Amino acid sequence: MELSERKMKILQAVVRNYLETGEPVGSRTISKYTDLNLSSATIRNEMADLEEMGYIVQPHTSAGRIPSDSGYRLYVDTMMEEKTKEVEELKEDLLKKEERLDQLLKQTAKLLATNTNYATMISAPSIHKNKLKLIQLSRVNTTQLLTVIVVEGNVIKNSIINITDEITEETVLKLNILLNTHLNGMSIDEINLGLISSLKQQAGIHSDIVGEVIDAVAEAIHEEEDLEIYTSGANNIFKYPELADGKMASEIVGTFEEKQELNELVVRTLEQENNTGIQVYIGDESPVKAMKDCSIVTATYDLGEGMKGTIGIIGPKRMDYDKVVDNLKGVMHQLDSIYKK
Amino acid sequence: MELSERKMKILQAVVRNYLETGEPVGSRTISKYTDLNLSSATIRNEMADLEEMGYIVQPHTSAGRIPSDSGYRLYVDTMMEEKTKEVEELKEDLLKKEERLDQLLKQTAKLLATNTNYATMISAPSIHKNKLKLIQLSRVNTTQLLTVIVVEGNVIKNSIINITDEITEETVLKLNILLNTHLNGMSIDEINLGLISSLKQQAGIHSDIVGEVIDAVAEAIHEEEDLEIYTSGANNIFKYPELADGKMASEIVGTFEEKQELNELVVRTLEQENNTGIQVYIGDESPVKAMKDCSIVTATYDLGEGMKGTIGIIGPKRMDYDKVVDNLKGVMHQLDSIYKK
DNA sequence: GTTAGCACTCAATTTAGGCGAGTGCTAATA
DNA sequence: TATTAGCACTCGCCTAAATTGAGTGCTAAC
Repeated sequence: MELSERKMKILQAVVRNYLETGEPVGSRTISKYTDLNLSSATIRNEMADLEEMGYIVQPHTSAGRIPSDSGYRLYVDTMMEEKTKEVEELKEDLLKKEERLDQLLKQTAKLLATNTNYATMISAPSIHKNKLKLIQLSRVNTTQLLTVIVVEGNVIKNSIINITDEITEETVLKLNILLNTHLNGMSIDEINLGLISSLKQQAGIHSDIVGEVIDAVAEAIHEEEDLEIYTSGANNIFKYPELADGKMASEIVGTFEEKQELNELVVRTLEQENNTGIQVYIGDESPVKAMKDCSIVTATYDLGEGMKGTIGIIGPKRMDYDKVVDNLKGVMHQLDSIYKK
Repeated sequence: MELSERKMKILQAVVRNYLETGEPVGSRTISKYTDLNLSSATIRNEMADLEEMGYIVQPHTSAGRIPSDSGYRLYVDTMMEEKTKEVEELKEDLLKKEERLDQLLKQTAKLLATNTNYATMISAPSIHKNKLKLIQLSRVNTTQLLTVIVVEGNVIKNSIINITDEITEETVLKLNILLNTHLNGMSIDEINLGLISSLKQQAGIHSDIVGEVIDAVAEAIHEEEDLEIYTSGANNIFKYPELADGKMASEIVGTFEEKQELNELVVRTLEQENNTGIQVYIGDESPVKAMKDCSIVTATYDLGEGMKGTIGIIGPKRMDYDKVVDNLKGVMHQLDSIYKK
């Protein structure tokens, strides 16, 4: 059976109505809701077809229909095609330039959560291909060194490393010069084994320290990649009864607190990137198992220089996809204008 | 009316039983539960007295009794007196020395949450009276300086400050020496206006930069004090039906995510410190309004040098106070042994 | 002072009936 | 042939009434 224009319109009507009310929608409602001028009986016939095709389901006999996962999927896909709507500017004052990227992202997550009434997450950009702006060693005491690494976008990472042999202030100065002259301005991918051994050689008897520093750099980057995820509005899920009850709410809240699993979402989103930068996961499609009864809309932002990160909005399947997509586009636009010089 | 030995025993039985079951407990249950060998009728008489005295309440006529807030209070207080139980060692491997304090605290919060099945929070120590180990300025580019502040316990804070006039590498070096020679080893309280103006004077034309740096220090400290709170196990509340439903769960989860309000708890706990270091807030006594139907047990840990912080465990009123107190004491003991040299 | 016995209370659970939204099918209509 | 009106039927939901049972307070006996 093929999907006629009319069936498509009816499907859209079912989805839209269900998004608003959260209740199953019946044929009579549709017959008035659309401009098709068809009686409820006709609609019923069409709906029976749509059900057979798997786009809508009945929670029980003699109830209205609700969209199935593939119904949502079809709706979202066609909607995204039709929509080249203008990007709506978000309030500038909330997104004014922050010196610290992490603060900015935290704030953005919060803004999105308040705006949309869904739960949000933002991953800090992976800094893989990003340029090192500054590496700085400082002597804390005779056996401890502080390493500070600053990369493009003022992302700052620091760690304390313990050293076995005592070290003088002068040596630290020398090492700083050595490291900075060779590493500043380099992308992190470029710091390869050859470079490292060359550095170690130049450091002479302090080669072990260079090794430790490089390890610390690697670790700092690793930590960044793994887990730097900001979340907000987890408690928004309580606004949607279908997500608010016991077990499910507990799992969602747990996932948001733990953050570990959200990383899966970031990874998947970055690798499957499509042309618009916006992706939708519906129900079982979700990479995060705790959210198999949710929909997730993700966007990839790109601050240039390979700094890419993921924004995710998590809500019920009947989320307001239009609004969410608008918001995401707005935020992406803002981020661009802030960081692209 | 006075509180006889027997009444006390009955009250304890009511509380203990209610802690386990979460259901109102009746006279017949008590009559078997205790070793008093009294009939249910006698228990009923005593319970009537206890109710009159305000220690227990009936949710409705012809239901069993549950402890009132002051019933819990009495129970907790007497329990704390009787208990000089040996501090139980927590698994060492989980609490092995971490170089970074924040990592350690995060891990501890998680450990406590898993152990107790309640929600937990830990505030990073206020560094008010803490000694500065290192202050470090680095030139990121011609108009940006990176400030790194390291205090006792390897708590690291950094911020980027923008400067108007260009600055050379040499000047930065001079400023570093100036700041470090005067500020290292000082407690943060000691950095007062007199010292600041003296520093500014010595900095000559770069006095404005010193001002900015000091501001950054102040801001970093402020941020630390305000908001550095680690939480874990918020979703544990779903294990207790009386907290799991809609509105209340939403508020609790929201508070845990926002963290702002938890600060109130930290402040109150630190200022009301008692001899054991452990405090219990029951119901309305809670400084955090979202948790007025919970109980909160807090402990103050002290890493020496004025580094004090708060650990809080949040659960239903019928929480297992014994277990919680044990766990808290264990953690405090561990923290002590790790940081007291 | 303690206990057995009994009438009473009241939340919680079960049961039954009515309502109404919505369906599928059939026959009539354009 | 596509559309529509009409009708019997289904079934979740709501309400009210009936039932159950845990627990109480009181009284009288021990």
